[in-house]
Amino acid sequence: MSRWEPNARERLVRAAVESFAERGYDDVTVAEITERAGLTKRTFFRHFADKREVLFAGQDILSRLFAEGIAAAPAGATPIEAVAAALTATEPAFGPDRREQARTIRQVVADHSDLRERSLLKHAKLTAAMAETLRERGIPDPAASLAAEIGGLAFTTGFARWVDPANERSFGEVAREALSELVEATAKLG
Amino acid sequence: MSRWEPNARERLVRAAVESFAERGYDDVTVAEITERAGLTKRTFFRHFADKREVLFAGQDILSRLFAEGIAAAPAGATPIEAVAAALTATEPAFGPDRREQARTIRQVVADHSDLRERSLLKHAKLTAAMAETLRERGIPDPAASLAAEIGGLAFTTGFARWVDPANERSFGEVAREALSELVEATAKLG
DNA sequence: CCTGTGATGACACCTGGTGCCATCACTGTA
DNA sequence: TACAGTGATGGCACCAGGTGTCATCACAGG
Repeated sequence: MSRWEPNARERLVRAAVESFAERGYDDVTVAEITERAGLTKRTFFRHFADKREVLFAGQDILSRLFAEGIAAAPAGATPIEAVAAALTATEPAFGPDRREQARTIRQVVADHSDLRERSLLKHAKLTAAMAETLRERGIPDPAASLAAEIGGLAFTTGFARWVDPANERSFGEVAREALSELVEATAKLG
Repeated sequence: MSRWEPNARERLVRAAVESFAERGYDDVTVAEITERAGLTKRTFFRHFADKREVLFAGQDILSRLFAEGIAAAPAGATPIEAVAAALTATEPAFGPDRREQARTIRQVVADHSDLRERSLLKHAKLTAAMAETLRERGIPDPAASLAAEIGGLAFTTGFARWVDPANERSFGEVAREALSELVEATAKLG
């Protein structure tokens, strides 16, 4: 637990997101972020592996929730049902109070190729974790990877809809909707 | 066209791949690569946007082949048939003479997170291009994204099998095989 | 009051990456 | 043959991201 002014990590995230939103990702130096947060450059890199990582602070928790959600699905569930359960399990990470910052971060990331890369890596780790958990449940491999990929697509689509300013529904709701649309589309591919 | 010693770009790629294979990606500086190639650091960054990019030199051509392959598929083809045609269309990029270097690069990339990121970005651009081309063919959107994602999965799986030292078959063959396995798995998801 | 521990500060240093200008090899033209 | 133009390279200064190392500070516990 931190002494001095507490919440160093959160202060860094806030300072970074605000600075990026104001002036763009690469017109903001790490030194400027830490100055705004009342800390030093060295401390920033103790909390985050690199400059990008400050924007993906909550993502790892999400991956864990997702994998746990799949593991906790009833034993007889089909792959898609397990994925739906996982989408529901991540619900707590998407409180209405987080939409504002999520929207800001989403915009910053969309505007910068380096950040899109990092986002894709997180997404890939998420689907890899899903696929692994599905395999542990006994789903053989082409199906496990495929279900994970569809789950990732549902997650991304659901997140985009949830963040939309016109949206009023919860994340779980829009994400499960996206998933069922994808399942329907499955029949029209052949 | 280059003067002086020609093929500066190819020399840089060779020098980089060999150095990375010998000593690992981040124990090799750009200065060392350019020295080995008989050039300077400044010239390296004229040919490649950053240090990673030297390992993904051919990737953009591949994306183009893929998209063109889909566009060139017969008008009545289903999404999956179009994807299969695209996989076939990339065949020329996978000559037997390229397997050796492809295998080396694959290993270097697998060992380094930064490079995995870049690889994922290329992969994402490839599937995005596929999805876009499918939409232009009149496939509506959940299906277009889904088919593109499955195509990407088939591509990745096929590439892994093609590169395998024990493999003797062509890329198109193993990739189409991976695709049909994925289509079969589709039925078992519900 | 003392000592240990964990987080932070301070500083030097390396490397990826860029801007800027000079230089060289070659081409086309007079 | 001479000369100007073009395109690729070299050289150099410079910035910012990222790391290693040690000092320092606040607190806990004895």
